[in-house]
Amino acid sequence: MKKSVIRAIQETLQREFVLEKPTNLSFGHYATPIAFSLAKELKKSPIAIAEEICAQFDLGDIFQEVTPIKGYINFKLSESFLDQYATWVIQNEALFGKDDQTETILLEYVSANPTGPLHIGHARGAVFGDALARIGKHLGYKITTEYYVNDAGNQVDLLGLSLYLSGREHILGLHVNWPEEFYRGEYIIDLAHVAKTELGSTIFEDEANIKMLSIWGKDKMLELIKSNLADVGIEFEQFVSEKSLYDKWDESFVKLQKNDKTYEEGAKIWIRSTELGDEKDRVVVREDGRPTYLAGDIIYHDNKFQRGYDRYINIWGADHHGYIARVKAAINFLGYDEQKLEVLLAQMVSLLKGGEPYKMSKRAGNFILMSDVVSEVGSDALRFVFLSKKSDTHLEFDVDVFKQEDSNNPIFYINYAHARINQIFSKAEKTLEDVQNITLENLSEEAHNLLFSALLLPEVLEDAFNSRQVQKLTEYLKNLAASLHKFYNENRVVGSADEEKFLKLFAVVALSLRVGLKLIGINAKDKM
RNA sequence: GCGCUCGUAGCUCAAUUGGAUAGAGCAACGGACUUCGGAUCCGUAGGUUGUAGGUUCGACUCCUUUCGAGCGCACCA
Repeated sequence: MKKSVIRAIQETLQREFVLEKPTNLSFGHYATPIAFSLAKELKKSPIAIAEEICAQFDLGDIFQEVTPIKGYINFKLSESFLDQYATWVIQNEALFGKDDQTETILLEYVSANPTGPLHIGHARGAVFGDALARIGKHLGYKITTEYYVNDAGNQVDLLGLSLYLSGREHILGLHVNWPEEFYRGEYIIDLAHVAKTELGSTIFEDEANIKMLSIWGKDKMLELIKSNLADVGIEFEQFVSEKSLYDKWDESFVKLQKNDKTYEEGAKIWIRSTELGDEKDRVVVREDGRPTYLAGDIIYHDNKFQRGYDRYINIWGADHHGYIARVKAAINFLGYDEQKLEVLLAQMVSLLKGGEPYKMSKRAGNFILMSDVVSEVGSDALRFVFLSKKSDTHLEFDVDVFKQEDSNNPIFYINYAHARINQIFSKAEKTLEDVQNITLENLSEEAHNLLFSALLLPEVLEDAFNSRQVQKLTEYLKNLAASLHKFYNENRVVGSADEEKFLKLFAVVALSLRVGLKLIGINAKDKM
């Protein structure tokens, strides 16, 4: 729709221009502020220029009106243009909003340590990444989703130790001297009981079993994480193990060395990340020869770039923001274009319960489990809340508010609009086939604008994806639902002279809601 | 102390990325059918966009100042 409009305007203007949406639909469906930028050049007032330009326009099939308002040029689309598009959309629902982008993208997200279940902070990145993937794929991008499993570092050993000690205390009933650092969540005790069942309680009798427990526990935790994700309908296409890449270190290291981006000092190997804006050079190999976490990420990104995608998107927790510079530097040092890597940050989520703040601490174990929240508010509500806010700003929400399934929750409002349309169709005893070929003409201003709004979805999707701001889509869906409810309250449909026209109009609205919801991982309800 | 992110209605958040009168929901108050399901709609009230400057036709958006918040500042991941 937008493309046709741009083309039509281009023909008359014969120059570059900015196309935007007017603040008020009563002005028009699209607008351009071009008269302002021409004012200086032509030495005339924007108002006069806008008037002259409008006079030049041939309305053609597309436009119903081209009007100047305070220097802005406003375009109103014709009913027949919108109607043709509406008919096509109804007949091709699966193609609505599809685009033919060709870029290949590797999207990495969640990548939480396999040492415990997902908590509410992970959920935000998870839901955001999933929505981005769904929208991007709809637009034609070749997106591969990937989860990086940190199965190589200390934290896995710590998991084994925690399981071992927990088993000794809770299963063998022995006194345990807990070290300063260990995983203390209740899931550790649960897991120790599983270990007892699967491996026998003798496993807790010998320290030599810690190593084995850590590997066993890591696999169990990964399974748990996968099931946490499955509960909200998220499935990854690929899992990449940090450990499995470790023997490629030499290969990556040689590249860095060849480019003279590493040096040895104090028996450690450092990378010259300050050259590209990092605060300090970083150690990549310790004195004892063990590579650091950064080394793991260097190998991983080397591996990613070898796979030859056009673009790489990583969604990280905001606490990793200081890490971006060094990873980008490393990518550059390996000889790749670091511009291809885009790091999106998912900010912290502060959870409230009855107004009381919850402080989350990953190690201490008093964090909120994602699965708990999902079972309280449901996958749909969780998704919608998280996707309604910009991912990179702090978000606060109270679980209690989303416990009740009422109008406080916007997802119910949207579903209600969808279900309402469904109801009207059955009340009118009509089907889509009955109305899809009805011609939409002589519509009221409100109907005309509602039709336009419903057909706007493709542009919203494009905008949401390109700016990586999924809240544009949720905002759109809320607004469209609101327009529908408003229209419903002001117009009688069943039995009216315009019944069939309105039904066709509503069908497009429902379709737009349905497709939009689907792209954020929610199935629209036909009945409430 | 340094760096990153941010500060918008009482609360939770938007604002077409520099455009028109800064908008929604919740909370408050007042209204609307003999329901195409009121799980809806309409209205009222609420703002010097933290503060102080600057850039230009035009600033919530960009630059500078200052105050405040969160997160980082490992040879942990």
